[in-house]
Amino acid sequence: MTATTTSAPNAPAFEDAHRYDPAVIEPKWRAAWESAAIYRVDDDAPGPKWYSLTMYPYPSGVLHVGHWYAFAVPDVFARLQRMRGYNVMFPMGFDAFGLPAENAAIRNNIHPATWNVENIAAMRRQYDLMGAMIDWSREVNTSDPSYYQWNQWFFLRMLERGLAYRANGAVWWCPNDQTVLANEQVLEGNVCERCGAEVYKRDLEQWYFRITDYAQELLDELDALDWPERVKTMQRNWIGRSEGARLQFALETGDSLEVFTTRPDTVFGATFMVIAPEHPLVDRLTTDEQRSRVETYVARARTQSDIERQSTDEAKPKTGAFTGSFAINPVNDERIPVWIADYVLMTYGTGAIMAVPAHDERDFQFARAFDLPIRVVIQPDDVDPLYPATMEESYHGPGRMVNSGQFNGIAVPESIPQVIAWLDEQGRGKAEVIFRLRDWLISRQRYWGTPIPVVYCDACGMVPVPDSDLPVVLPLDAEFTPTGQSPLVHHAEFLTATCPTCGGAARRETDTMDTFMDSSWYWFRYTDPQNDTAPFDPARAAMWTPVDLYCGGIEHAILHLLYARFFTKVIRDLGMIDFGEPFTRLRNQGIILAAEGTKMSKSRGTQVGPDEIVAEHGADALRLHLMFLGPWEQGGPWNDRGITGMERFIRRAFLLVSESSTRELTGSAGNDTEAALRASIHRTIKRVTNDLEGFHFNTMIAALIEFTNELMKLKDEPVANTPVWREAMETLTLLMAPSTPYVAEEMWSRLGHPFSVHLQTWPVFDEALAVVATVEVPVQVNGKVRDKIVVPTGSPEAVLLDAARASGKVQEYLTGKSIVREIVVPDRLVNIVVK
RNA sequence: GCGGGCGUGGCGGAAUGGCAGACGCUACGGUCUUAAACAUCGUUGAGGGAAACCUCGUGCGGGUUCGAAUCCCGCCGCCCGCACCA
Repeated sequence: MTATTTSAPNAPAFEDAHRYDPAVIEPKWRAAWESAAIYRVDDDAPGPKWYSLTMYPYPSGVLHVGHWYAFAVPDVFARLQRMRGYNVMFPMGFDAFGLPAENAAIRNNIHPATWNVENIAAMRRQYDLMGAMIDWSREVNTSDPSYYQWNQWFFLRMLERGLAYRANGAVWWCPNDQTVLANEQVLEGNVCERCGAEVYKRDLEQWYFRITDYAQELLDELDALDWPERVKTMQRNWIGRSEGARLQFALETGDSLEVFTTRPDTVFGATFMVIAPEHPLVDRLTTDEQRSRVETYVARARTQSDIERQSTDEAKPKTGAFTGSFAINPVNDERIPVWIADYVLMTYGTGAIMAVPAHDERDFQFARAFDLPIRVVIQPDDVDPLYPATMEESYHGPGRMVNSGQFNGIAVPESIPQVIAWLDEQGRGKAEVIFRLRDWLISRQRYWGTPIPVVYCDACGMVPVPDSDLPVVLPLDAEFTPTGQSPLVHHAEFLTATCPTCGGAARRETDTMDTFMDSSWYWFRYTDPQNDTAPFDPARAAMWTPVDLYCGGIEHAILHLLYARFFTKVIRDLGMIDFGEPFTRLRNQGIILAAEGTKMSKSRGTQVGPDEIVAEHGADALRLHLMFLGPWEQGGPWNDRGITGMERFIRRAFLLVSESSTRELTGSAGNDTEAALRASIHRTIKRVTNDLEGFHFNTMIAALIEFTNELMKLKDEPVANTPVWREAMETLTLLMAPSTPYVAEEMWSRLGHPFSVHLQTWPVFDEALAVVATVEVPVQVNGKVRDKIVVPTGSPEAVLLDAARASGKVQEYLTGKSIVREIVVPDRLVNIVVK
């Protein structure tokens, strides 16, 4: 106490009053915002709606600065929109189901529900600390039955429409733990990460969503979205559309083997066929003398992990086995052998291919490895013809069809539709489009997720739980520590059910839903979070959605964003909304790394939390620092070196406003001086506004700092006692409000305005007022700057040229030379070319 | 292998055809202070020069242009995505 009251002899007492102290002002305004509920979102508030969404976090514990990076920056944008007159929704929730909570709970011997409650409380406090504009009354917690019952409701709607189905799928199985494993849980050598037992692929019944029904639409509608090109490309590749044809090859066994090809025009060059080791016809096609070889090969393929099998190491040779059977090429009735090889995937196309070694790289390698015939059916124009014996690689370029009967001479690519038309006519094939995208496997043999709302009755089979019985509540008293089996299997009370159809005894489904289910529609729930009769009221969704701006990490470029798009289309088809794309505009922030450039890690202790930094520098300074690190999309290693610069800036801005608020600002300083300051005000408004709109937060702050530095130079000049100065102070405060909400509120209050700066209107720049009276223009001779001239803004070319030629320094470089050309860019540059 | 992105001072970065290095950090020097902190003023790409200034300089090599960090061609390096997709 004594230290602050005893000020230094010649330090005026008022200086203490102008001291910036975030430890005092931040809690003060945080409390004021809360008690005035200024961030409460009202559906009926005036102004067009703006839905600003940020990917909700996992309740993993405490926040680190990366969370602030992801959340405080969109908060700045949401605040801008609000000041610009929009009715802004900026909600918050927690993605509370899933493996991390379950694993952490097991590790810490605490129930995942308890773990979540504790974490959410801690995180909520830290989000408030950053001064984010969150309306907590709309908070969503996906592990709450009031939320996940609607997952179940959507599931039932999908089941009714055939969009949800059960099917067998090959999944990794650990015979010791008696459980399926994720691909990531299978270690090298195909052993279980938990018990070390050897694992294998097993066909198990799983639940799927028919996302492939929407493949074409998911692809087409990407084009119109204002999303990063990178994300759109990743989704396009993931969906993986291929145009081609489906062909039937007759087999000598009497079966028909279907293949898909993008090059039906090379069918005359098919000299053998290959089917995947998992193909259903393997057994029937294998002859007795080949059986032992085939069985060995298939068994080996089965135990290989996907990673090994799909690796494309150049060195990795093609492997395979001959079935002993032959197929008939439908175009020329040739008898060609059928092989089995793991380079053909059961999960793509039909799981079988016609091999055209002359024109497919993989088929070529296989043919060379097993000494199978190669036939050229496309010959390049104007280049040496291809000969099977001497080819070193397959040929994919342009050319004309050869060895292809009536098609000889037809050029690629017109060859493709012509061959398809003929195949169709002959009933041997037809045009087809296939996708790489597979249906979404949504069932998990895990505890901490939404129970799948169906029961199994001995009499009626699988029966959906009626809507009136929802939610199917996840029992909190289940034994969830790992026993190798789905925990709900051992929960008698949960397991026992009554069949809704016949009233007989039934067994409940014990699988839970993939957590991505929760995040596939959560933003609709924010529009109507308390609704207990529907997931949301369509009228409220119509008011708020689609989301205008969605911010989040690039790591969700495919899965979450694809599922969310799929779900939106399903919800549209249920008649609840009338659009199919959830997020109009998407922006990805970069990742904040640890100082060493590695990922921030809790276990390695490289995580940096916001609390200490806020205590030392204030939340406003941390917000600015994160924005100023570089382009938001870029991310980068964390460092706290620059934060002092942000603190200095805030202190100066605060000092300027605070000091001038005690002065009478009725003086005058001459028209030119006042106009110059006003021009500076308007140029700053323009820069800050444009930079914010373009997500250039780092340069936005640079503009604010430059403006403040300029004002610092003027603060003891006469202009600092004029009404324009007051304008400068108010503009600075308003422009800072989105980025530094706390100190801006304090500045606004010191300027004598009523609470709150965050309810004010964003300043608008006037292009005419932003114009400066004179500009300095560089004068070049042969592209090198030799002098600078000062001319009135907007001077015509002739004036610039005269001034340039009149410069003594320029003259020196002109003497003895002749002028070849003169280039004038008004207000920018003069270049005199001499020889 | 295919696709995308990036390469600028001691550091983070700015400038997307027109004065390279805005803005910030760091470092050094000055002012204020009994001192420190805070603040404040100045210098801070390299080389040369007493100075005015001059020369060089945006990964490397070429090109287009009056003019290139920016556009084009060829390399080198780093990062990200996909990866036997028929």
